[in-house]
Amino acid sequence: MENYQGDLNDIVRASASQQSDVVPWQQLTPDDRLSLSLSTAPMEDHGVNPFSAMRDPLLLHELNCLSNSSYFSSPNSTNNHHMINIQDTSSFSTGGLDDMTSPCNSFSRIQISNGHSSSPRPVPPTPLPFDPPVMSAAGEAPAVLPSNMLNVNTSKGCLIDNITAPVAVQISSQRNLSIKRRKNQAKKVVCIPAPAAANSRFSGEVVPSDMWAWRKYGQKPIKGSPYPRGYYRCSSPRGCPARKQVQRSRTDPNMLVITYTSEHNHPWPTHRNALAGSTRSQPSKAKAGSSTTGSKIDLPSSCQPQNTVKESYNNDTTITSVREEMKTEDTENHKDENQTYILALPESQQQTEDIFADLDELELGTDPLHLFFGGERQIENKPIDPFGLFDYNNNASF
DNA sequence: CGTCTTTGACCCGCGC
DNA sequence: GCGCGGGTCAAAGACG
Repeated sequence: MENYQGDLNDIVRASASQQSDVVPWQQLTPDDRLSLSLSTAPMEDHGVNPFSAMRDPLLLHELNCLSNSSYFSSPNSTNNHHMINIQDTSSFSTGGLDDMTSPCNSFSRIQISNGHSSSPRPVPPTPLPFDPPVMSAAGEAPAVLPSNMLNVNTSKGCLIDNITAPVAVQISSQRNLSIKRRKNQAKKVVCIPAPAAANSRFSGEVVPSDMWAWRKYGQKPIKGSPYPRGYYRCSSPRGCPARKQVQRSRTDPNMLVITYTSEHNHPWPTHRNALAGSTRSQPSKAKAGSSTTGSKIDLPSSCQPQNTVKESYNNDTTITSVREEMKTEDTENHKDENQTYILALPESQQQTEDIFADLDELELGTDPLHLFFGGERQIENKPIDPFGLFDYNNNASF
């Protein structure tokens, strides 16, 4: 379980790009590449790691690892799209998770793609629906991180509400209800570059922060995959139904596939009252051959943490590719919605902390991403840009 | 003491 | 109906 709630690096600069679908970079024409990567050009010209200005040694270390593992390959690399894609698609099956490696190969940008967008020029990410939690009619929790970060069209929330609204059927147990309900629940699938083991607890996974406090409640080996899947639930004491599953892509172990299920029913952030047990550096037991524990993740030695695992890891380069799985027939309605956002990172962790401190003072009682991407608060039709990083005029970054 | 992870067992859906 | 695989439960122990 991650121990770095509140990281801001998941949230970064957002501006828009205009492609309607996330397409493998290699398939783009040179003109397409030029138009899609305006902001990456300077970086490529400089030929430097875009995160080199960051001061967090752990992050830098991790980025180095990513670089070593081709995520930050040279500008000449054919895989070098310098983008991180977060895509919201309708028809996406869990079985296809491992096919998501293509758009996630190397990044110096985080790109959120979410459906529609064919605008001829970059537009601000107006308004990303980082809306306050609203309980659905069925009592389902509102989408918070995944939905708020990713859903652009509000109809998606309606869809979620619709498909999660359980018919009042007598079910033998609450567990059955829970399971059956979850079967019909929308899922958000996030593909991210697997951070180095800086915060690993030897459980195999280093799960980047997504602002929420998660508690691991299970781990299972997945058939056909050498990597186990971890099961997390929101550690909120209020019975938050939010769940997430974390596993490595079997085709690209450098990628983590995180599947969000259900939604939080409380405002962000979930306050973690205690860190007890959350920072243990060794497994509590040395049992071998457990039926539920799969193989441990062995990272390259060059990526092994230089700090102890008790160091909290606060600068995550996280979101790369997201797809929303809607386990419903209604998915066709959203197929052509595709909106892309390019995110960048705050310059330092200090900035991150300061900003979150400010956010606390604002007492929005909702997802602070709301602020970063504007939400409904806009000034002159531009989302608030707490970092001063948005550049809506030229789409340039850094 | 509260909260966490670990992990074996259990439950359930689904395919054959 | 049976077996498999995935998801969850819950006890035990660790940690701050």
